[in-house]
Amino acid sequence: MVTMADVARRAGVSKATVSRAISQPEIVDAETRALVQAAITQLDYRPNEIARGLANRSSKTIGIIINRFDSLYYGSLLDGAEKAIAALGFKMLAESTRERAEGEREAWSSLLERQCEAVVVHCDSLDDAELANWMHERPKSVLMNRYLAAFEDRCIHLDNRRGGALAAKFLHAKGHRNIAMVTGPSKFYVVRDRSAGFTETLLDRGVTPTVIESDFLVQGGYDAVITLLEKEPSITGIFFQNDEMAAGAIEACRERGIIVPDDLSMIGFDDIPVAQHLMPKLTTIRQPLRDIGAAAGCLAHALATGVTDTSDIQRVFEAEVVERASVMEVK
Amino acid sequence: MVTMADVARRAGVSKATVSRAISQPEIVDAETRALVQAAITQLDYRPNEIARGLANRSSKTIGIIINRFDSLYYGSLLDGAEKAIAALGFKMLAESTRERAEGEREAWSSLLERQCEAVVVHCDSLDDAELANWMHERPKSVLMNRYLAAFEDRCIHLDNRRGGALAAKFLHAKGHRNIAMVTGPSKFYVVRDRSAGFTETLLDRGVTPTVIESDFLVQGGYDAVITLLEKEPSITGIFFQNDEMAAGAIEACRERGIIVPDDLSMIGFDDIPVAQHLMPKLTTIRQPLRDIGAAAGCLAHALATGVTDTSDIQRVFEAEVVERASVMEVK
DNA sequence: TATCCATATGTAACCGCGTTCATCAAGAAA
DNA sequence: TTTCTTGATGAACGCGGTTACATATGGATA
Repeated sequence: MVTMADVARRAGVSKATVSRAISQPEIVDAETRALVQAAITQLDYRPNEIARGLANRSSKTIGIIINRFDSLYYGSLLDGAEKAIAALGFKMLAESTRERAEGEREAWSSLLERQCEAVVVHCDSLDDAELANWMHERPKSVLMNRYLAAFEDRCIHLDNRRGGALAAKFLHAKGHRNIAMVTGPSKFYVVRDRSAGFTETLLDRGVTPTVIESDFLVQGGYDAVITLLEKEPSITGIFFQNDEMAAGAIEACRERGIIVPDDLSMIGFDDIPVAQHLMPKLTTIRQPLRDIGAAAGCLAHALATGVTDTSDIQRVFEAEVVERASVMEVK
Repeated sequence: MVTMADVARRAGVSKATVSRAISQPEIVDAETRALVQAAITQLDYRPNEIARGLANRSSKTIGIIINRFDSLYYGSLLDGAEKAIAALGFKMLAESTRERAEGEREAWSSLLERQCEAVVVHCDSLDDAELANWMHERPKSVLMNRYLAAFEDRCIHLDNRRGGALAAKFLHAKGHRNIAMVTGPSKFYVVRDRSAGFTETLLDRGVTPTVIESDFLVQGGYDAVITLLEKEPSITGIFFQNDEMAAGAIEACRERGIIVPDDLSMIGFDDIPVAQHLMPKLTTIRQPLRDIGAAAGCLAHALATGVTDTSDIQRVFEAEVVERASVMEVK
């Protein structure tokens, strides 16, 4: 490894001068600077960011904890976050938990040990108490797509309750009165919120939805719709808490000769790219994942650099209905 | 920040003892060790991995360069790589390039400066010469899904040529003789290989395919199939170099009353999760992305740790046909 | 009892870089 | 000529750990 000392020797100056020539070129004599530059290129010297971070007590890194990489949900969040963080001159360090509580703790420790100056947390397995502990101990941490009232201004999230309400209103407005909902695993924060918003809204309108818990997977949606139609054949509209489950349900219906949306209407959640290529094209609730990731990255950066006024960073994002062809008006 | 010195003071021992109590507990007296442990938990001390890396001259980190996070292609590769790397006790540091050559260079520099002990490279914009330079300068680097003959044993990749051939053979075996191919942007390495394999195989069988270059996007496939059918109405089978384009094409056909596969057969590439929910379900060529990522991670780790015998790590992976319902037998 | 060895701990140098502070040369002011 | 600035540079120390080497202690051995 070629170090600063090598460059200094080669250029016939001291290490200090090399350091200055790199970090503050203006305060070093033009002639000397050229000498140093030449030595750097000749030796193909690359500053050691690790050592530099140690000396500066700054890593210029923002950590981010997610469940997994192979999902467009997390991929979009990461994409938004990385773009924002990079634009601010920082690096993003992502760690996945594989949806295990232990994985979440490991990721947290790992990111802190690697001196991340702030960390963005997307955790589903840990309970509120432990998470609150984290947020309390590390004031430079941001919660993504989860809400803790005590740390309200460090939470960046979709208003899932309103998202659920949106689905309810949409189905109700289209005339549906026999309505069901297929949820994801209730351990997920977003599931509980979407469910609450959906159910409340319908109850307000005098409709009691049938609820069935599933697993966010295609097969789960497939099975759920079958169970549902056996139990409650009068149902005309179903809200699936993600698009994958809706896709499975559409398949199940096709195989059974049930026509969507003529016989049964469906609305999903997320607006994954598939949604618009299903047959019929899926009406769904879209969430601005990229924006959420970017906001979380910005807030983390602000906390890391000691910016106090973060009022320009949006904390709560709204979902919107994307109307396609899977919900039909009933009379 | 609580440092080792703090712990030492608290426990009434020297820094060296604390260090040893952490890294080599067995060589320190049980009593002392307990003292140190107590101090560590009392102070909530976390070793500074950055400083530790400096002292050890090892970061235990493997870098990985990808185009973007928000794609299941890269997501799956990352997933496979991270799992493998974590299992070996290393960390993965991912950087995205946003498909710009400059982004690739920046990522490369950044990963080296952060002292990654090896780096996995997935680059499409850089030409072979520059890439070869990298591979030459850094013997601890691995090329993923790209092939450079001079660095054969550091390339982990799908045999795209054979993948293309597979599609050709499949269509030909089903009786198709008027065949077209819709490719991705020819700047991509995989595109050139898939095209070569496909075309060669058909020429061998006396068929000359119509080729049209597109962009790997849904809309591109939509447009391509329309152009194609105008130009060559006799075509009965089309190979799309990824599933997204096939999805777009299916949509275009549905809108025009062309029945897939009765009127027109289609085969895709990748086997993205959508493929099985399209209507009709898409017959496609699957590539084992997770395995490829894992192999790249393993090889990088082997290089990083100086393992010389890496013959047990698979370098070339094979695609396979996943037959569903979008290709019909013709007589 | 003197010697030796094993074990346990402390001391200090070092990893690669940043930064303070002293130094020095040269030009301006007196 | 002397003194005071001013700008450029180098020596030394610190960042938080690791580790070779030195030191101290106690028991076994001769």
